[in-house]
Amino acid sequence: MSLRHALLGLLQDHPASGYDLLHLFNTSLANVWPATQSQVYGELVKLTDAGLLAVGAEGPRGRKEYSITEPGRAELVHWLVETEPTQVPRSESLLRVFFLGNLTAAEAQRYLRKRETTAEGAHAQLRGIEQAISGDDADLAVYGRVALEYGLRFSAMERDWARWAQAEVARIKQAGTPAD
Amino acid sequence: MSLRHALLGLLQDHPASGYDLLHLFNTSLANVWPATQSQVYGELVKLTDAGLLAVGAEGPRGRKEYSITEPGRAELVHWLVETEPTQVPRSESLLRVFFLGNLTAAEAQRYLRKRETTAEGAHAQLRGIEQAISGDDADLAVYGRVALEYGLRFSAMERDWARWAQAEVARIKQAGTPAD
DNA sequence: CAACGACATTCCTATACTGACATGTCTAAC
DNA sequence: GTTAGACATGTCAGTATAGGAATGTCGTTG
Repeated sequence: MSLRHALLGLLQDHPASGYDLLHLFNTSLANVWPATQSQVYGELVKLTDAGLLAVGAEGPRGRKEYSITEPGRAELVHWLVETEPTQVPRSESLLRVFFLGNLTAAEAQRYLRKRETTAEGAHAQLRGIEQAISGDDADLAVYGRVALEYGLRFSAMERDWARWAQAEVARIKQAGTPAD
Repeated sequence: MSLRHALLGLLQDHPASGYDLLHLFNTSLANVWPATQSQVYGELVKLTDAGLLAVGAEGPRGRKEYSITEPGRAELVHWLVETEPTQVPRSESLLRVFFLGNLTAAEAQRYLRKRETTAEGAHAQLRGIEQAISGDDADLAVYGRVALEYGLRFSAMERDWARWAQAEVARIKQAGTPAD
C-alpha cells in the first residue's frame, strides 16, 4: 500500500491533478514505483474519502486539483518515520538464475550476457539523467540525487556481477561437465 | 506469473508435495520470490490442469506427490531462454528516499542508518550461508552460489550507499538549510 | 469551422497476492 | 489412550495491480 504514500509525497510540494500525477509516475518514479492510470485515479478517490486529500477548484475539462490536507501530511511523516519497509522485493531475473542449471552452459552464458547489457544500458541512462539535473539544488532534487546514486551503484553492481557470473560458468564448464 | 515457473524449476530435480514446495519457498527462495501457502497449493492445481505437472502416488495424510511432465519441462526452458524478465521491481525503501525532504536532516539520517544496519545484517546472514554450502558441487548449488554472490554484492552495495547518503545529508545540512 | 491531439476522468474485467480460517491425519511422547 | 505438534491440503474474502474501453473537453492549426 505504498501507492497512497507516493501520492501524498508528490502532492506535498504542490497540488496536482490525477493526470499530472500519472505523468509524474511515468517519469520520475518509473524505476522505483510504477503505477497505472486506474490505480492512480482510484487511489485519489480513496485518499479523498479518507480525508488525506482535498479537491480544490475544478479546472477545465473536469480537471480536479488535489491538494494534501493536514492529516495527509501527518500520515506521510508517520509512514516515513515510524514504519518499516515490509515488502520483500521479488526479482524475476534472479529467480531465473536459480534454474539456469536446466540449460546448457552456453545458453546460461547468453542469459547472463543479456543481463549485463541491460544493466549497462540502465547505467548509461542514469548517467544521462545525472548530467541533466546537476544544476538544481532544491530539496527534491537533493534526495532525487541520493536515489539516483543508488540506481547508479545498483546498475554497476549488476553489470559487474553478470560479468563475473559468465566467467564463473566458463570456469565450471572447463573443469567439470562439458554441458554444451 | 513467475510463480508457476518457480514451481516447475523446483520440481525439475525431483518430485515433491505442496508442503515440501512451500518449505522450499520459505527457505531457499525466501529472498528472491516468496510465496504463501494459498498461492502454492492453488498454482499446483492450475499447473496440473494445464498438464505441466502430474500427480503421482498419494502418500500418507493425503499427501500428493507432484512431478513435472514433458510439456512442463518444455515450458520451463521456454521461459528461461525465450522470454525476458518484464517486472519492474518496486522498491518501497527507495521510494521513501524520494520523500526524505519532508523530514528533518536528523530524521532522514536515522532512516538511512537503519537501512545501513539492515543491509549489514543481510550481508552477514548470506556470509553464513556461503560457509554452509561451500563443499557442495551439484548444479543447483553452483547456480545457487551465483545467486548468492548477487546477494552478497547487493547487500554490500546497499550498505555502502546508505553510508555515503548519510554523509551526503550531513554535507548539505552544513552547507545550506539547517533543517534540524 | 473542422479536425486533431493533448487533456482528463470514470468504469470494467482479470489476475496476483495476502492473511486467515477450516479440516483432517500421522507420530511421538507422556 | 490421549494429547501435542508436525504434516498436509483446501477455501475464502479482501486488497493490489494490470490493462483497456468509453466518454468527453479544450486549444491549436489548417
